[in-house]
Amino acid sequence: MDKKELIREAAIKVMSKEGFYSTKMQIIANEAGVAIGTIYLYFKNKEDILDYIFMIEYKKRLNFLDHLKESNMSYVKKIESFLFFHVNELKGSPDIAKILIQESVCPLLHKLEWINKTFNGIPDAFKWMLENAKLNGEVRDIDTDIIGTSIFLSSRALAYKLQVEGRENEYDYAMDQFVSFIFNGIKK
Amino acid sequence: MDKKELIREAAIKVMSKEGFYSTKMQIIANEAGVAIGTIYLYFKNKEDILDYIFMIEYKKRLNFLDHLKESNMSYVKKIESFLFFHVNELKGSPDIAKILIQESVCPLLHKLEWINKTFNGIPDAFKWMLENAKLNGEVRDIDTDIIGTSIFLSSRALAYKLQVEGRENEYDYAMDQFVSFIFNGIKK
Amino acid sequence: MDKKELIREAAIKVMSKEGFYSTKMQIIANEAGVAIGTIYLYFKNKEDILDYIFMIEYKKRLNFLDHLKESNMSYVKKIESFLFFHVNELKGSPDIAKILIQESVCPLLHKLEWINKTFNGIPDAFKWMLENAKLNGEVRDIDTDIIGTSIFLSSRALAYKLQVEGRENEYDYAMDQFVSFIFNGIKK
Amino acid sequence: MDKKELIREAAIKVMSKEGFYSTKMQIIANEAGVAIGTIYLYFKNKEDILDYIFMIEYKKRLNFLDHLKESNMSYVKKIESFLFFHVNELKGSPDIAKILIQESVCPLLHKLEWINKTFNGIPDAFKWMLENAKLNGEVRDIDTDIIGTSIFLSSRALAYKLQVEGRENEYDYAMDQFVSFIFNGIKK
DNA sequence: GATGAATGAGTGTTCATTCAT
DNA sequence: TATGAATGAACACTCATTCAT
Repeated sequence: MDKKELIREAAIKVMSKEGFYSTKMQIIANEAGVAIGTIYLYFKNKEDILDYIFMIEYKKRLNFLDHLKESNMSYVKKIESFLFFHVNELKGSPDIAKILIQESVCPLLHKLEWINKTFNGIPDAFKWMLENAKLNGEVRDIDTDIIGTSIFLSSRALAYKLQVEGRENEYDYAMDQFVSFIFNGIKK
Repeated sequence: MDKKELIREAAIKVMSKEGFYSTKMQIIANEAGVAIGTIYLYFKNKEDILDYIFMIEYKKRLNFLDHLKESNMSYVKKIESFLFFHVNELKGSPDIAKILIQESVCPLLHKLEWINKTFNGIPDAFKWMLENAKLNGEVRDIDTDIIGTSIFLSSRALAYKLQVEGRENEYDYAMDQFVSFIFNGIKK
Repeated sequence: MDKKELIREAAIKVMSKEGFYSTKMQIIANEAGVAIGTIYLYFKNKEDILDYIFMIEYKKRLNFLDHLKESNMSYVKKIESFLFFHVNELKGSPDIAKILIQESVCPLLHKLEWINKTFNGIPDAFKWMLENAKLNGEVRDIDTDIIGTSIFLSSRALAYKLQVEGRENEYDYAMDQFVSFIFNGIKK
Repeated sequence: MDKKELIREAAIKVMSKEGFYSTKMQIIANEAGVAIGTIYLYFKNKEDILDYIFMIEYKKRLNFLDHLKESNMSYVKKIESFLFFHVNELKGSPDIAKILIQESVCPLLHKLEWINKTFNGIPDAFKWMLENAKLNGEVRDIDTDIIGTSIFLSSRALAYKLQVEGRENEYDYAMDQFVSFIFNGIKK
């Protein structure tokens, strides 16, 4: 198997449990079954691994958004669709979910390219969809920036909380509650 | 001035900028204008400082909630009132806001007493108010646990984002947007 | 009660248990029921306390030796008498016994005045008594320096071992065994 | 050369001069010509180095004892033989001799595995040989525990004193005096 | 590419000692 | 005298990163 992918998966496993700062390169190497030196063949340093994890996830969302843009469903439907996709991803990869949320708030990690892009790009996507929904008269007159950000952050945070509390089996139910809460919040 | 308070304020300043793990005790000491050793007269260790910061904030909210409980406004009004209090506190102490959000998601810091209490207690308060609002027929039939948590997390996250992006002047406007978004989401 | 004596006794208690280097001034102060600053009114520093403990013990032996010198018992009897006195002292103050032995072998403490005097003076006393015993024909032709030192060291070490192993009740019996072993070793 | 051995030898050199507690890891590293971190590849911590030093020495004696057990010399001869071996080792490695004696009496170091074994195992060996010598009628009726311990402790202490006083050249003579003193003490 | 022994800068914490009250 | 809050030098230990093999 691809060594870089092997290391990425090991890092996800370890960082989700320990957090970025408490994660030791040696443990990642052990988990990946490679020597510590090998990691440095594929990553510049520890931060680079984390950033790579964010990049993969960000590109997945971007990809999905590209498909959405081409589709001709209503914008409210697009938002719902993206929200489901986003949260389903988090649900399917709980370790990644924890990392995305844990590390995106550490000041010194904000300078990392893809963490930064994630923190801005996804809210922007929501904003863009809300903006269009508003123009189309699908939702009431809201500040799309504020509300877009709120949706993004609370969806992640909710996924995180379910994760941390070991309530994965409530995911689907919680998601329904959450989506209906959101749409009640923005509907006309 | 009280040394413990001096150190707490210095720690808030430094930790909000650097994050817990990157914060050096020496810098806190410098900022507080005391010797390194003095810190250890008032705090067991670095984690203890952080936990103390959380304790102070948590108790403020608890205090406010106690007053709310005794008042006889509607539960929806109580939620709004608490939300305003909570976010206004964050607005008034932006550095604390950053810390509250940054450090509450680090796995290893979850074992700390007051971080833990904050992460459970505030959502519980929302849940309790929502539960009563539901019983009173003030809001529609929602899952108070999920929605209570969502409100807590998104309010914090929103405050954090405004903070990080230096948009403090938009606070009041964003707050109105946010509150109306929330109440649309839960109203009958 | 005399503060200096209070501190000395507290120090004996603590140092015997923890050893000199692991003993904290604060613990001594607590044990003595005085403030930490008070210790420094009576002692220059931590080493000074230890040295004072050694001084008191050394002077006791010196005193006894002065009495012995004036008596007119045989030198073998004097040795026996001093050995009994020495070991009985150790037996009566087991904490002091531990300190005398523990700390007399630490290189950096050898520079201390009374530790040094103890380590030289007592063997010299044995040497002097053995020398005279030899001249009087009471013992065989031995090297009084080597044997005097051996007697001193082994008597202390034996007392220490009994102490450490909690065999205080065997003291008298062990002492008899030891003395008879010694005298068999030097007798004609 | 083997790094672990290099570090062991450096530690012996430094600890014999400074004592365990005053020995700095940095100095050991300098002396060994390795980096600080390298020490921790081979030893868990500072105590572990000391314990390893004791282990090596203890195993040497154990080895010699195994050979002795198989030989068919008299038990008195065995005791003499072991005593010579033991003291000759100390003579040949004066720094180790100092450490063995200095650190074996520190309370907090007694918990270390091999220090503990040394402090019990060697006296036990003497005891065992004396016991057999007594049964064989080679020595008079003594308490083998007490006398065995006395012999062990005084032999070490004597070696130590000669060492500290820089009288290495008197070793052989002192040894003869000491052995004859011992055997006079236990002979029939 | 792959390894892992070696590195050493960096940091939390301790604790003997001081000194203003 | 007596106090104990304040000090800050000192040190064990960690761990990301390197590089010779």
